[in-house]
Amino acid sequence: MATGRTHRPATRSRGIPEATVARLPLYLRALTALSERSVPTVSSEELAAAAGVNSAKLRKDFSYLGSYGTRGVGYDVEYLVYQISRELGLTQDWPVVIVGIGNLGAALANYGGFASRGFRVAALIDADPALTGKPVAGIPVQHADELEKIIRDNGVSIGVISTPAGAAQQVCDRLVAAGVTSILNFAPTVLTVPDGVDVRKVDLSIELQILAFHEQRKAGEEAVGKGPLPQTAAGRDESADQGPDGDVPAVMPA
Amino acid sequence: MATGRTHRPATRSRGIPEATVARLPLYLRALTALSERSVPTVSSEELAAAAGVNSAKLRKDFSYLGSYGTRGVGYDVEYLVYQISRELGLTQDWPVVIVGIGNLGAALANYGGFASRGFRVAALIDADPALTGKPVAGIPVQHADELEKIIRDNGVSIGVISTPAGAAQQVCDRLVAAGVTSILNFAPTVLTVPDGVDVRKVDLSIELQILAFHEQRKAGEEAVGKGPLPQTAAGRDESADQGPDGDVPAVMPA
DNA sequence: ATGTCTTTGTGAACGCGTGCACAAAGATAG
DNA sequence: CTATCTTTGTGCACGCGTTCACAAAGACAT
Repeated sequence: MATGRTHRPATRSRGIPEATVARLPLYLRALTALSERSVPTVSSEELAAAAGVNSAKLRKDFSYLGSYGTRGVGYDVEYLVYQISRELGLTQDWPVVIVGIGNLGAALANYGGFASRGFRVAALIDADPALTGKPVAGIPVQHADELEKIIRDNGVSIGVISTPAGAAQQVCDRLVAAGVTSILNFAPTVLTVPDGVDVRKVDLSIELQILAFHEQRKAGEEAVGKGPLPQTAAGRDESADQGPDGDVPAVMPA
Repeated sequence: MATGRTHRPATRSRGIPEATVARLPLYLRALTALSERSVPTVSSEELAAAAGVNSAKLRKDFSYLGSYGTRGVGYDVEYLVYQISRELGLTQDWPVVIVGIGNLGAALANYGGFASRGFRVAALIDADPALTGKPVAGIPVQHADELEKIIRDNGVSIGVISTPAGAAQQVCDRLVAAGVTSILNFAPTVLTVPDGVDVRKVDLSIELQILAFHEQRKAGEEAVGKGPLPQTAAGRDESADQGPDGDVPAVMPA
């Protein structure tokens, strides 16, 4: 089953490190808030605090974009908002389709942050005929048969998958075949895509499990006292009943 | 405004690298699928393919847990499922509260993956009195006033925040004060928490912006041909109108 | 114009994560 | 019991990302 590349940008992004790119939206958000309060300039220290990062890291990040600060003063908020927006490609319009209009899909369609920052929901798509035509967030749901046509007619290059896990790869393949080159995947599956297609995944279940790990660790350390603890935390393992669910559909209509 | 630690585990997790912990749920999912198909053993190569990672990485990851494989054969699926579940703390029950029952909160409440793997939705909480008592996913919504009591009565240590951005920090503070030590944050804000509290964030808007960046990059490279491109992609910047929304609430009820 | 003070931009060191490549371990066949 | 073959477990090297610490740059006061 093909060891296809997964969820790592193929191209090394011409100089700007991936880690930096991932933080730019954070800076942008903080800067937008400042802009709304009509704050003219910020120091790296202040902005870093607002974005929840180290100030040295922030300065280095900005250094990849160019020298937009003034020594002794700080950064011009408006100018920086513009520069980051441009760098992220937010000065242009990005039509997006959402495939799979269950609970999660509907929530995404209603998401306010979509409309802002250049993203526009071009279409909602679902395989369930019962949903076809029904408006969600003011947009009528279209049937999956129309997928290819929708993509091409609207010049969509970004797709969001919020279908059950079982349908995700198939939907992904069709999106890619129709011309989509960036995918945001909410289904709990590993998607295989050709080179040149970016996949980012958001997986609630994984996030929770990571939290559980650290939570268990904390509980263990507390119980033992503070000394080095033996591989595993205290006792407490009840029995090995893992639920009979396996790869559950991400979020289902009912 | 205190430079509080954010979303990095304070403690260095006793030997197991964070990157490895983040992959364990992935392996677990692949293994569970194999288990359901009654596959007795897997090689690192097969499992790695299923999980979408490098086989060497997978073997190194497992080596942190101990030596659970058999050379010349591979790994025992059932045994590995158990070991990883135990390591992640999934053999015990984790009561979870969801605060903010808008579209997203409702979607999360309905999420099948919650119930599985030891996570149990102990309560749904919202500040809107109109929602109080109304069942969502079969669970009646409780009013935010009850938050502290709910946390304590159920021994909740993991909280999910799906409120608008404006309310997130306040909710977070109350959760932490009531004893929650792990938070999954869906609101588009930087949360400040005391040491010892873990925060993980899921931010749709950020993911999209990262995709947009790479998308723009691809478009630029394609247009130029293939050679080194001058800092920014081709022309195409329309004008600097950034939407007037700023920190939009994550996902709103209406 | 000169000096002081603030804040940026970055060189350099360090640590973590990744991937290669191979030796050790065990299964399996003869 | 010996030989062969498969697959694990890991030493090692490399590259990315983070952080420190400081020199350069500019604002501002005198």
